[in-house]
Amino acid sequence: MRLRFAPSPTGPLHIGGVRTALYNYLLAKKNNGKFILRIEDTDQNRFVSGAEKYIQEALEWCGIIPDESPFIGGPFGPYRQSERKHLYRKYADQLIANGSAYYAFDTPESLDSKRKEDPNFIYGHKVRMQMRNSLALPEAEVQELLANQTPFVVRLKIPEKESIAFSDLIRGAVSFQGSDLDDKIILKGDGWPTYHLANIVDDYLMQITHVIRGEEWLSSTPHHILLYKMLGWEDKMPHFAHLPLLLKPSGKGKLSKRDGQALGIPVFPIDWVSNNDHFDGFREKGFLPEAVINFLALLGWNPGDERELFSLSELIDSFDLKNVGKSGSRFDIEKAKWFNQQYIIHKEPQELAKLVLPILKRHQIDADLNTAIAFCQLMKERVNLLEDFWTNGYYFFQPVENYDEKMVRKKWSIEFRPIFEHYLSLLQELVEFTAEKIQALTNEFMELKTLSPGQILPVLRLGLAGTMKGPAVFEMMELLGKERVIERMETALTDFDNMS
RNA sequence: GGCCCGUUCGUCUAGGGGUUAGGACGCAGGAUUUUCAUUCCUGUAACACGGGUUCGAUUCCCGUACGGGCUACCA
Repeated sequence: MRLRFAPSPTGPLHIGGVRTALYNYLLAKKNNGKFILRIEDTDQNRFVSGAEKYIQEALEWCGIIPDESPFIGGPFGPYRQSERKHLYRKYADQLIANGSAYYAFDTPESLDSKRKEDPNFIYGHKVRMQMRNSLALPEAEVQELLANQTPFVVRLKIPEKESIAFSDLIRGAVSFQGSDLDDKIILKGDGWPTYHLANIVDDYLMQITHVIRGEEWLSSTPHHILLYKMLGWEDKMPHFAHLPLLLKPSGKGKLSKRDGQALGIPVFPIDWVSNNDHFDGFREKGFLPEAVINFLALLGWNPGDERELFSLSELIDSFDLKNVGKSGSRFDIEKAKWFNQQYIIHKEPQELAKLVLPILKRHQIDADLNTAIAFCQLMKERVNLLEDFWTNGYYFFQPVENYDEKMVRKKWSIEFRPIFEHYLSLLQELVEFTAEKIQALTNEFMELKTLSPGQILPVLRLGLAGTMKGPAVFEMMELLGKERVIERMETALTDFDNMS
């Protein structure tokens, strides 16, 4: 079994594209087959530099690693269509020779004006004999045009009486009438093939067995099937499966770059930077690749039971096209965040620390690994995104920026001051500054002064973190260390006095 | 407009001729917790509409509505 993902390097890979790649990858791996990455760069006008590298990096971040690609090669290379240009022409010629395709000399301008006078204009059986092509023009004229290097395209001659039916692995029976179809261009004026030709030739040559692609290709599938027949490759035709599209979180239409901008949600796997725009990806927003993959996999597919959390290898085991839905899925960032939270919670603190260290560094904090590990251990159940480690826990690394004044006023009263000063002096004498010892000391102290936890703990929390949210206060104190705890509490008590 | 595809809680979805239509996210409430979060429990909420077929349709068929895709010398 051989599957491919065949993007065009026209910009950053959309998250929907990642899902398509993922499904191809999963099906290939499940069947011990190969997953191939092929770059479809036949449109020179739309080429965007950096896009190809982006695709490679994005897939790598997601863990979707091709067995054959332009970067690592393989037995069916090259894997970039621009490097295969010489291959396509002969198949176009073959189709002309057997009467399945023809030369067309119409200028883009003449086609434009045809479309203007008839919005339903289709370059097909009804009009082809009125156009300037090798079917309508006398043979001698055609030869002359060709000899004079007149620009031409090659069009597929669609048999209008034929009904093209096929079984889509996701949608079941789908059929089209030849009479509705247009004579698609397969070779452009610049000598490059269009998607339709290049795609079929390459899938055939690369022995692709299954084509899983977006629903936007469903309407050109009859052309592709016809191409297989006309080229005599019908018995080698792959199975087709058309995926429903990803829809925007609310409102109409499919998920777009604009949604990312408007809603502040990532629509790309990793960040995209070019001279005129910059988009953060899931990676930059603090998502774990495992979470993104898991979320994406479940957007349109289900395992058939009620499991939700899947590693990549579990996805490989469970994946089946039978369980892919037919309707488009809305992109819900809240669910994505939930997956992320789950993965953060289940990740080892040492693994997390490796991801959190660079975030701390961005905030000019140079923490050592052990501190970062302890920090992650304390915080991991309290974050959704990686960046939350900083926003919700910055006070472990620098002074409190602001206090929750409302809570301070509620919990603090100026006459508590001697009590806390006493408490701090006891802390000062504590030899082993561990959560356990601090807790023992605190309990003893509360008993001595007949204080309740509610009177002392919130004040400590507020003083050390500025907020009521956070890890267990004794754990917090241990990680902060004696010096910082005492110093921070002393300044806090003064601040509190000023607030109340 | 034409062609093609689709439609179960707000969202992701399971199911399928007779079910209290199940799960998850979210939201609400509760338990645990010194706080927050986690965890656990409870609640909230859906078969687009109209005709058939049938003893019986959410499930099958046909329409309608709505949504999506395509309709380029783009992929």
